Amino acid sequence: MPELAEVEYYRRRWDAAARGSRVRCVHVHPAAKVFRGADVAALRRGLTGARYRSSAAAAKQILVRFSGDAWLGLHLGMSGELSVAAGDYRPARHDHLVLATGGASLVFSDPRMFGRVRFDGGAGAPRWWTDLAPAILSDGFTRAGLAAFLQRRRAAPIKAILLMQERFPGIGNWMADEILWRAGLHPRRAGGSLSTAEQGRLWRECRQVCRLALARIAGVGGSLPESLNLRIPQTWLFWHRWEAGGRCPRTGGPLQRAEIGGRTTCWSPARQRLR
DNA sequence: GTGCTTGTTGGCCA
DNA sequence: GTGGCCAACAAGCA
Repeated sequence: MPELAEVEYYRRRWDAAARGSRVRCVHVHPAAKVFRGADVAALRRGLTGARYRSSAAAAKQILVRFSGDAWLGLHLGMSGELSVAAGDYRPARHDHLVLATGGASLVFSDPRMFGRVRFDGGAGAPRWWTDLAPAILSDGFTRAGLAAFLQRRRAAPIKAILLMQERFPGIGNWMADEILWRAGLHPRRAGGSLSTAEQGRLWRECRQVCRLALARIAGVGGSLPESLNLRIPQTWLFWHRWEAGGRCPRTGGPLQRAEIGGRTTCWSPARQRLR
């Protein structure tokens, strides 16, 4: 599930429970694929006894800074989740990393294991983090940069382009569909075929969907499903894109679905035309 | 059993 | 070298 706003939601969950506390015990399933490429022994050494200082989310990544120059990186993949459990929590089958602080346990679980856990030591944030593309809500996400990227990817369908993290960090399948639906752009339009006005709409809706998603999904307490139900209005495509026989919340007309860019894509033919 | 799934990566080919 | 496409990864759910 996790895209930009859900990732931020999970980060806040851990942060509220553990910021400032000391890790007393580190539990890992070292064989789990989520640790691919990570030095699990160093992770265990670096986090045991370290204090949880701060955390940040960018794109679909989370970085937690611990005392002693220890940096924990998390990617939730397709089915990853961060939760907070009791201090004496016993890890379940898909819990690959559990940090017990005494008062609480921080749990990273991921059944499908497309997610990833990284560990780095050093005075500054690791390279993989500092190399992330500028956030869509930052000044670094410019119309000119967007136009240049669309030109470079001129032959690819716009839906596939929006999923490219090198330019659209944090956008996933549902956000991409939401953006294109609001901008009135057919997902199969080639990147190079957009007029200046259409590029402008795309740029604005990228920012708007990120802003709204962060405010409505990440910015509330309670469980994630509750947040979605309470905070995402029925006027979004979000609620209608998976329903069989779903209808466009703006036109009332039928929605269409097809695989584009390797992902199931939903659009409203009445407001998103190919040409 | 079948056929999906809100993500990423590497390999193949033009 | 660059860009586009697709299978693979693994588990759960309807």
